[in-house]
Amino acid sequence: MNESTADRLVTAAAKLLEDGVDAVTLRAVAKLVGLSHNAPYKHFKDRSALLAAVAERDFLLLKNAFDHARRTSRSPLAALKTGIAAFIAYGREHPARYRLMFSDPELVSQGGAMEARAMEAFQAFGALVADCQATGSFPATDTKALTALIYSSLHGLIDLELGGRARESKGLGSIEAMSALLLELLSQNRILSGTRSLD
Amino acid sequence: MNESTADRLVTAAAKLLEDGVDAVTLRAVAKLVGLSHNAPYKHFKDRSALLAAVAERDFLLLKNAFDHARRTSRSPLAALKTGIAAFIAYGREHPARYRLMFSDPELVSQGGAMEARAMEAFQAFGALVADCQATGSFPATDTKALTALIYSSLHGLIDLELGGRARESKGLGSIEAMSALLLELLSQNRILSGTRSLD
DNA sequence: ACCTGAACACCGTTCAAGT
DNA sequence: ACCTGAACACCGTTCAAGT
Repeated sequence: MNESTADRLVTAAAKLLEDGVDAVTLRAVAKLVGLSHNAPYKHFKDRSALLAAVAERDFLLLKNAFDHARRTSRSPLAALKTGIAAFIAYGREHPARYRLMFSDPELVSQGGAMEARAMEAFQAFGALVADCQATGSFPATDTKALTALIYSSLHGLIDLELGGRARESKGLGSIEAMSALLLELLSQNRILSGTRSLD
Repeated sequence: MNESTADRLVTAAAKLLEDGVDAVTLRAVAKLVGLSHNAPYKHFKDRSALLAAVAERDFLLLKNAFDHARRTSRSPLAALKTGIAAFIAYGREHPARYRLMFSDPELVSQGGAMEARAMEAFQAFGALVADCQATGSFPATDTKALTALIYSSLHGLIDLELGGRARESKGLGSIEAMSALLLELLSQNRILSGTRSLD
């Protein structure tokens, strides 16, 4: 079973993305696959649709990394930490692809398959969090809310580092230290189980 | 004292940014100011430099919002909450300008004046956090680290909402609820003052 | 169904020239 | 010092045509 032309276009686009999103021109993608400069239009509606397909594939990779961490770790907390490490590593190794998935204005609310994969990745991460709650490592707050807080915070740390806004001078030297701090905060807190109002 | 041509170009670019970063073509900017399509080059090195100037101005606005919150609120915690609310409101009202400041790959590590303003905004936010620590509302951890954690988490929440990745279905419905949850976690935790190792 | 080549409108950037 | 107009290379997208 050979790779379809569409798949090869996505692979080529992902490869070019390593040089930044601007490097992904339809002409360059087509050339890399060995087709004429407008052949991509027979497989994708436009440039955005091709980029969405790359993000879709990457969300699946992320989901798989989370699932793998869950299956192979010896404790829920260890699994979560492995998942977080994979998330961070992904952002560092593929910054443009990471930004495409999470921060690209073109791909906003495109719905479709990419959105579905994005949600599956989020849910796989949520399973890691739920496991930590089940063993009492984390407070028994609403799982979705807790997952969302950790997931967003992690994204913020990664995104600021990618943008160069996280330098030692700002105290943002290590994402790892920051996320560990966050987990520590969560592990030691027991009050969230009850009602949730402060003000 | 009239606005300089450079200032008018920045203002025009900021205005066009409301329609997305792609709407900011040098030709459109020049036209809005009433100049020929390449007049901007006499004031800015290239398109990136003009966008950086917009971000620079916006970081100053953000810093001023933080400073204002600090001066006008009746308690450190109230000041921090006001600052956070301003941060969130800014992201929602000017998504493209927000993304330009924090997540634009073109403006990475450009150094220069924008980087300086970005740090001033971060430091102004840090003053709000430090005040909360001084009154015992927050643990006496390293202020920069604590500031960075809150700042990044907040950014992550805002960025994911702007990207449409924060829907009710994911439990990310309200940035306000999430940031309140984070502050609650911080307020109730006292252990961070001591040594910081978990694993 | 899938691909090609020509063409269009648009853009960032450079350059020679004007005042 | 600041601005203009022409020009270049490049890009997304469309269309008519081929197999």
